[in-house]
Formats: sequence, structure tokens, C-alpha cells
Amino acid sequence: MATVSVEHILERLREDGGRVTGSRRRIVEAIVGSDDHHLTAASLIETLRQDDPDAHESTVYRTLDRLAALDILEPVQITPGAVVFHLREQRHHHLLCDACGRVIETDPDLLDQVIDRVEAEHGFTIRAAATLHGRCRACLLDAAGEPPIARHSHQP
Amino acid sequence: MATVSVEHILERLREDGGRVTGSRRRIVEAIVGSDDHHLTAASLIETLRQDDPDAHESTVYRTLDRLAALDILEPVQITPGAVVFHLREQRHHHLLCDACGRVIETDPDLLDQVIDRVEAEHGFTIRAAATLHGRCRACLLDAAGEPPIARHSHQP
DNA sequence: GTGTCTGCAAACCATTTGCACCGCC
DNA sequence: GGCGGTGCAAATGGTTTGCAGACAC
Repeated sequence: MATVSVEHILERLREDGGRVTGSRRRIVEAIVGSDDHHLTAASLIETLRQDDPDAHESTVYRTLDRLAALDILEPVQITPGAVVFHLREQRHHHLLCDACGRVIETDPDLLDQVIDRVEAEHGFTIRAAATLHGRCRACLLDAAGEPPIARHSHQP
Repeated sequence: MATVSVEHILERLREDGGRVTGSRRRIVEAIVGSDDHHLTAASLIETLRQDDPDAHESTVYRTLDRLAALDILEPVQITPGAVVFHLREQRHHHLLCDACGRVIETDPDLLDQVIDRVEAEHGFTIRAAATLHGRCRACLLDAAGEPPIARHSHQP
């Protein structure tokens, strides 16, 4: 899974004039080591605090910003109130069910034709994962009986 | 432009057991009458206050939620810190430049093939407009000289 | 009349910032 | 040793909520 190593990322940081501190190493390790592709700042902070109760939110946010600026991470606003970060290498798109909040990952190539078309028609380069909103099968079936669609109900 | 009329929307509200109040009428009128397809709660409140200085934020949020629940409006999280609402009838997709914040509207049919594929492969029904993140031409050209990509710089 | 809305103010929550100290390079 | 990073606490900003009074139906 880890096509990028912790050391590789830290090296990129250093090349950019950044320092490799203990906190940053721990943060990068937590990101690379996580089996969850959808890391939020909050979940990352929680993970870090298991090892190091002093892990600090502002440090995490600043490091995430830095890694995003280096194009190592990609911040994606999936749901309101929680920016999610990916490693850029783990590219895929998201199907977000607006009824239940479930996120389904898709093939990275899902949008290839769209990417080409948008480049040709608008000179726009799609670089980040997309989030496509809609309804998952389960919620569509549910909705058959209950007209008003529940919001933020059964999480996966 | 207005494929939905104010009265039609208010009627839907009433059918749903809602009351048609002065505030709600003013809010719906502002939405339908706006030539901007990308209404934020904040911009809407500002517009409303030109006529009615007492227009209240919580009322606007509650009404927007109500209209979204009725599938009249579609909330889209475009940039962090600003949910944008569309009338569902004005369907199109968004190309959002993460460097300058510009939003480009695309053909509604841009994702038709993707929609079919996702339906077939994942049983997922895309219902809402998509926002595709990347870089507009101008920012790509800019970036040629300046490696670190500016964040939230020149708004359109 | 009664169940919904509104206005208000206070709460919320993710994120950001200013500042003094600390530590990597 | 100097610049960049950290910890902390306080501010920010969009959005939500509890409650009492107002109003549509």
C-alpha cells in the first residue's frame, strides 16, 4: 500500500527547507501507516495522542497544510465540517451518499474521459480526487417508503 | 432562466406542511431572482438585508435546509467555509480552481457516462452536481514561475 | 387554537493565529 | 546561531440550537 515511504516524504519536506521534527515524523508515520484512506485532522490527532498525549492540534493542522502545499497530501472537503486528507498516490474518487454519509471509493480511472474533455473544452486540469454526491443503493431502497430523506443517519 | 417559479416552490413548501411566511417568500424570491447560480448563505443574507435589514441568519439557514430537504435546492460544499446552494433545475457541474478559487460551470451532460458506470458498478445514483478540483489555465501558467502554489489568492 | 416559524443570543466545532520559547540544520 | 517549528490560549467564522413570543393555517 505504501508507495511513498515515511522517509521519502520527510526528505521532500527537508528539500523544501522544512525541518524534520519529532512531531512531524510522528504525523507522517501515522498518515502512511493508517489503513484508512480518509484521514481527518481530528482522527489523526486522536491517533497521535494514543502514543503522545501532548500531540497538539495546531501542529497537526500546520503539518497537514505543509504536506498539502508539497502536493504530498490532498485535502478534500467531503462532508461539511471535516476536511479529509489523502496521500496523492492513493488516488481514487469518492461516491458520497448524502442520505447515510457512506463513502464508496471508485477506480482512479473513473474520470479519465471527463478529465480529457475538461482539459480540451475549458483548459482546466483536474488534479484532485472528485466527490460525487448521490444515493447509495440501500438508501434508495429505504427512500421508497419514506419520502423525506433522512440526513446524516446510519453511518457505515 | 427561472424554470421554477417562486409560487411553485412555495406551494411545494405548503404541501409539505410548511408555512409560507414573509421571510420565506423573500428568501425564495431572492434565490429565484438571483442571476448568480452560486448562492451562499452569507450572500443571500446580504441580499435580503438590502430590502429588510432585519433578515435573520438563522431563518435563512433553516429555510435553506428546508428547501434542500425538499430537493428544491442542492447544497454543495465548494470551498471550505462556504456551502453553496443551487436550484436543482439549474443543473451543471463545477470546475473549481484550488489555486485562485475561480468556479467554471460545465455542461450538465459532462458526467453522463460516469453516472451510468457508477450506477452499474456500484449501484450508486449520482443526483447532485459535482465539483471537480484542479487548476485553471491561468494558474497553471502562473505556477510555471512560482513552484509553491498560492492558496486563496486572486479571486475572480 | 395549535403547531410552525422567527428572532435572538449563546453554543458549537473545525480551523487559524499571535506570541514566546524551543530545537533542527 | 538563526530560522523555522511548537505549544498554548484565545480568536475566528460559518453554522446550529434552545427558548419565548409571533403568526400562518
